[in-house]
Amino acid sequence: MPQDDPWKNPKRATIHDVARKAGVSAATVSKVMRGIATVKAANAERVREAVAALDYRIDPIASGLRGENRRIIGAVIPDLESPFFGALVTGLERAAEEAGYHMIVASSRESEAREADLIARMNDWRVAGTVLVPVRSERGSGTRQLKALDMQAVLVDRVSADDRYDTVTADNSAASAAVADLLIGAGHRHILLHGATRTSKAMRTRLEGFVARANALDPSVTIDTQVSDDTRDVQRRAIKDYFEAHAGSARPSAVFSLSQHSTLLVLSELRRRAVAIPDDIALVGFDDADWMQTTWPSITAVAQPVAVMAEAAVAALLARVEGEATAFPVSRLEPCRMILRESAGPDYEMPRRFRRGG
Amino acid sequence: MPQDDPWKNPKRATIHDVARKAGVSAATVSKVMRGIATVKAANAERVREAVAALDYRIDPIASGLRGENRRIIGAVIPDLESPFFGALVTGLERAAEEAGYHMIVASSRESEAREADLIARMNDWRVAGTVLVPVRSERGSGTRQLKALDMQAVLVDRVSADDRYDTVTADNSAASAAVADLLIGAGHRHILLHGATRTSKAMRTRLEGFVARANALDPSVTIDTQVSDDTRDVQRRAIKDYFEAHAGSARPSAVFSLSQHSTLLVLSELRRRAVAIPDDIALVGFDDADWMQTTWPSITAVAQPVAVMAEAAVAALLARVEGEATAFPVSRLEPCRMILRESAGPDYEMPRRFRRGG
DNA sequence: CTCAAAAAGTAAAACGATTTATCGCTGTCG
DNA sequence: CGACAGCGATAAATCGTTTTACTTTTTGAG
Repeated sequence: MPQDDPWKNPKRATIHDVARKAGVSAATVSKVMRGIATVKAANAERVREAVAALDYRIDPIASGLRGENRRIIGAVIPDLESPFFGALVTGLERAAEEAGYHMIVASSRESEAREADLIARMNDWRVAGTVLVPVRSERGSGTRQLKALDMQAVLVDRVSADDRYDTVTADNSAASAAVADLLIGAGHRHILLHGATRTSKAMRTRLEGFVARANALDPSVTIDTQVSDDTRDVQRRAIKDYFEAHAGSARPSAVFSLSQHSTLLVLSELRRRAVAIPDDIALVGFDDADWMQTTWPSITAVAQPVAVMAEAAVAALLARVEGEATAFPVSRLEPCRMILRESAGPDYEMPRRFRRGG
Repeated sequence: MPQDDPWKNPKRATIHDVARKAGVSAATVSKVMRGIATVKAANAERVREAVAALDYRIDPIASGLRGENRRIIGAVIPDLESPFFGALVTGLERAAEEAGYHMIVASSRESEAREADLIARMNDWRVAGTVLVPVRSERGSGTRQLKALDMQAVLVDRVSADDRYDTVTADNSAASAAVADLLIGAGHRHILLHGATRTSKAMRTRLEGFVARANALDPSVTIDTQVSDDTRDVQRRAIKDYFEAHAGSARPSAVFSLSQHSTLLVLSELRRRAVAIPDDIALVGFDDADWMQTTWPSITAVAQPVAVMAEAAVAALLARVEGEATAFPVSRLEPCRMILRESAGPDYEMPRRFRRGG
């Protein structure tokens, strides 16, 4: 072990080194670093020179021990592989950075136990606030824990409203109702709803939003639902079984898939069975993705306003952190867009608010 | 501001509280917490009871200030929206956790300036080691900075080899050569290479690997390359222009797209022009994605062994961190798989090692 | 039973910043 | 002329843990 020096790294300058070099006290250096004004210009300049000469950086660990100032916000996300959360995290990071905060991200990997651990650790590290995308919903253990620790937080996606924290969600219910408008309006009376995660609040809201509107439009409509939390292979088999059991005239004329993942599973199975889309079955998916415009047919999907949600979440959190928040929590419900493409069938007369995309 | 108590959170127990309650000294509590054996069983038990009763957790900030122990590893990733890096991060997190470390993730968003900032911050937080996916290559500023700060690190993807750090990369060159085998073997003699990021080492390696093998197989082959770092819209336009300029017999008979993003762009343009795949043009993409099996035709792609890479990276890093590492850096080159689907044309006789997927 | 060595325990000194309490100085006002 | 306010600066206290250097207790051999 040649390089294994037991001494510290290329010795890092401390605030006292800077103070000595600038001929002032450590307290003065601290003031300069933190931008406090009560320092003579000449001294401030010498401090800055010393800082530059020594490559000094505040040690955030030492600083965090005494100081109350925390300019970090934490994000606890259920899944970093999903494009939706990937985009969300990117948006959060950008917004946080613009406000002068840094963000640390960790993934609960859809486990409440891991979520609990991460929240505790965020608290350990004295984050100013936490963006939580709960594994389940706002009534899960994560929210209770945040409250017990008296942490500042904002709840995003998979939530509706909370009595303490602000929430930011896509308007899943309205978007699903719009899908119902589209499909029922096009004459579909037998529709399959396919969802990949039962536990998440967002999925339930999408399902309920669709069913409520569809029944309101035509109570005679038949809605099959296939929702499970099984592994990918089991789900694949379940879809296969479903279409085998519902062949011929028993086959639904439309499918509404409740997540990007679901859309992929359904699409894959329909392709295998050589079912023509949209002639034999129309398909609408929740959650848009780049690739959906390149499939054949391209896929009509509900696009969530992920950038807006990220920005709103950080804004709400920082408003609380910086103390200018209203007393009562506010729940933001961001509207989705529906991107009409080929898989939903020929163009019907659509409300103007829906943009034609793809 | 009703709840705005200037006092600290629900007062957190300190090590001294625990010591008092257990009737021992703080040093003893510290030993118990750190699993050091020289504590009488009876005392250890009373300490553990006190810890449980008071909900005590080690304060990592205070602990980090004095102690040398760091059980955190940092990851600096260029882009969290890409499915490849999403999967990589998930794999890294899992591997780190299994080894008893925690991971903090941040995104350089393809900017060397942000990368520099993040590396400096990782050092500030005294991480045990850093997993760096460089913005450019192993010769970028990030690697120099890591060395200057004398940090432990492992370089992943977009690198070849380094004189100090271990590296882990997919074998881009071999995989691209296999694509050349496939396309040249199928008789294609005019091929377009499309790549979306010129600066990244991985892209260059893919390009060079393909060109070298193709020329070796048949020096008369024509290879057009379209590689740029422009925005999505500009690239889209560039592809359009290319195919307009290369219509009729000037049109290539195959496209090799160097990234998932590229594949999407090319596919989209070919669809718009109603070019038949694979009859008019064969398409092979680097980097597999779930959706590629659902397009029509499904897309032949090179799949990177992302889980293996993640595991290898963490293993290499921790070997160094924990001091059992060899003196010389080792560069791992993980083999890719080619997933044959419809877009490459009818099945040729393929080497056995290529799995048929889809 | 004695005594040295090993084990267990502890008070106090770090760690590197921020914050507090105080101090000297300059000018102003009564 | 003395007191006082205000500004800048600083020494020292502080944050919660780990580590050091020591003291006390236990153990085991003779």
